[in-house]
Amino acid sequence: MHSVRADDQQWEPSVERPDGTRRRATIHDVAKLAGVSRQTVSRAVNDKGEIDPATKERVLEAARLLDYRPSRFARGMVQKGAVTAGLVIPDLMNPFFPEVAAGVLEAAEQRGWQVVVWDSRIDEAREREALDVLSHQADAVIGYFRSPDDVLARHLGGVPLVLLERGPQQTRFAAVGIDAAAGLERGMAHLVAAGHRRIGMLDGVHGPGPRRQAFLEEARRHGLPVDEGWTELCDEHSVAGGEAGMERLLDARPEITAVFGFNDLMAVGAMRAARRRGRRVPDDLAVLGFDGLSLGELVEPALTTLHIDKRRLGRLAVEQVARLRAGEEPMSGPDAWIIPELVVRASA
Amino acid sequence: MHSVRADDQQWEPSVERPDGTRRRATIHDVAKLAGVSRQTVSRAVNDKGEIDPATKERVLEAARLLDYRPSRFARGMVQKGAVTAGLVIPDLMNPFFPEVAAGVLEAAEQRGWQVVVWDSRIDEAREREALDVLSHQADAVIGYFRSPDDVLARHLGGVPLVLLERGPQQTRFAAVGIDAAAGLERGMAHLVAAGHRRIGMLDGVHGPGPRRQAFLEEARRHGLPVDEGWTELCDEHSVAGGEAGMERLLDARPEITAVFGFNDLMAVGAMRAARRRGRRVPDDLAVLGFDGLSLGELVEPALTTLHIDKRRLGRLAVEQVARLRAGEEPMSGPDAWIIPELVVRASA
DNA sequence: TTGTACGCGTTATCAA
DNA sequence: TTGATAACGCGTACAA
Repeated sequence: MHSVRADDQQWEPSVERPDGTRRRATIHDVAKLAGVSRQTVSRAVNDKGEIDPATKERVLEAARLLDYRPSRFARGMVQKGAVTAGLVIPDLMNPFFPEVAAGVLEAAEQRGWQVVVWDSRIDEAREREALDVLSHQADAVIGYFRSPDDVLARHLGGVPLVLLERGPQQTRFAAVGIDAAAGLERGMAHLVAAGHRRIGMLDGVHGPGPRRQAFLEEARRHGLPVDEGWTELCDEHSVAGGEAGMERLLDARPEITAVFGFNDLMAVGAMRAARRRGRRVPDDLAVLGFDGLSLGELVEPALTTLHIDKRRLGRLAVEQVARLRAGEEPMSGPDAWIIPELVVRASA
Repeated sequence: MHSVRADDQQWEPSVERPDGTRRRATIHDVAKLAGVSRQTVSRAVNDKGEIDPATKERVLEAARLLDYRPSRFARGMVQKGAVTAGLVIPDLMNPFFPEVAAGVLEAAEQRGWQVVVWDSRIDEAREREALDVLSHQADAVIGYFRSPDDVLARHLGGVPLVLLERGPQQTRFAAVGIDAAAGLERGMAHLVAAGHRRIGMLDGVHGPGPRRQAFLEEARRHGLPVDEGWTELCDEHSVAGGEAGMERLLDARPEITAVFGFNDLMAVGAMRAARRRGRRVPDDLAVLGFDGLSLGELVEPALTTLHIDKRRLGRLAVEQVARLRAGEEPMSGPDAWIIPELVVRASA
């Protein structure tokens, strides 16, 4: 019977190579130390049956001594089924995205998948970097990307991709998104019903997109005296970005009585800027957000907004991945498009 | 010269086994289809030199046809160095944690590590589940855990762990945390200097912890007429939790003139509850938060709070992991403890 | 430029 | 209950 001891002088949580350098202990080292075969070590470590309790104890002791941990790679080689998804988020500081991420994580957990998260910090170079890594280390990627399809494809190396918030006409990849047109329709109807006609919009940093397009479309439909000149590009999707944009918009279009925010953060910024200028919200200026962050309930006046089910967006993305992996057709149309719900509070 | 075509009738992004089932294409299949050796495929796919451009093209075409992607496991076996850390977060909906996560992600990215994220949703069972998975799939784990050390150890299988916000006397694992005592000292000094003596506290769901302890300690130091009876346990670390707790606290201790929130969310809830009861903030009741969420700048009155550098907390945790992996002693004491900064705004 | 042979660490199969 | 052997898919010397 072997006694379990790694060394006479000292034991190390690693094993010495012939050349003197140290490497992590492998199952083989444990087997040698415990005086059993690799197979027996495997049985002990993985809690299989068919092993003598005493043997098992001896093996585990040896493993502990050597600080042995099975290589996840070697394991993965032989046991199929581990799925890792990559998730690329543009800005963890914007409360919108953690909620989407929560939906992804939740759905992934239910399927037994893991999720590797990357924060691209709204930087296309970092987007590509994320893809370079994830295309090697993940079985599929979900995320927000600004890069065009061909760039994505080039850095993707064939890994399935599900884009967040990209319309079908904007990408050939699978996607889940938000029905901006349906949202703006509801929002605009609300403002027009309240008598507003001179309505502005604070647009996101990326310029003309579905939200602005839908905004202009609705303005036209309602016959409002509103065109591109009533939209103001902001340089950050943040409260500060909204404040600065609102200042400019009020300079350019002082006659507005209502304003759409690209998102809730910017809408809150708009409220603050407007009030600083002495405009009461909603009496002098109605403000409408887009997102439905819980933050909107805490500001004063509380923010009227187009609420999006962000967790569902994340869950849907995971479902798209599952379809892709199964070789099925991804969802498209209404199934993959979340319709914002108008939540009326005090600001509009 | 071989022509590249997977099949005469149809091609499939997979390969048929002798038994008729399908499996993913391997490097071997690509080699066969392209009429080269596996080695050549490897060269083509990994963009090494020393390969005829025409050959490379043929190989890549074959790879495309078979939807070939290198197995990350087989790759990992032969190329060491890929590090994956696990991150366990209790609640992605609380803006505090995404910011910590951003710090972790940032530091991990700099080191070329990946991060697998889990949302334990404040559930000890899910904590253990996370550990069971991550102990297999990650090289180290960072996270918030409520489970006691021995439970953690049992589910950890020897994987290095860095605990977030656990004091040295509370765990034998490496940790990084927040110096609650230093924070409360500053906060209490501020309130006392403003003349407050009847000060209450809304405590977190987990009951007596460093923050409450420091609160009582400071109250004693300042000779305030305050004891355990002036603290109120809340059942959620949220605005709603703070509101409900504040209602109870005002019932139990209507004489209070100031209140500490366990975190900013709860402090905001406290403000709302107080104002609903007709108390003006800060005139009738001063409210002090703990976290420094940007949210606090948006509410009215803006929240005075003990600001924590949450990103730094995350970065520090990664640094601890690096030390653990290098076999070094993890940081302890002041190096691993973040001191909250008092940010005075309108609420106190 | 291309191919052969081997090792990486683990689990599964089957025989002892 | 235990052990020998064969995969698993890839990269990399080294040989051709």
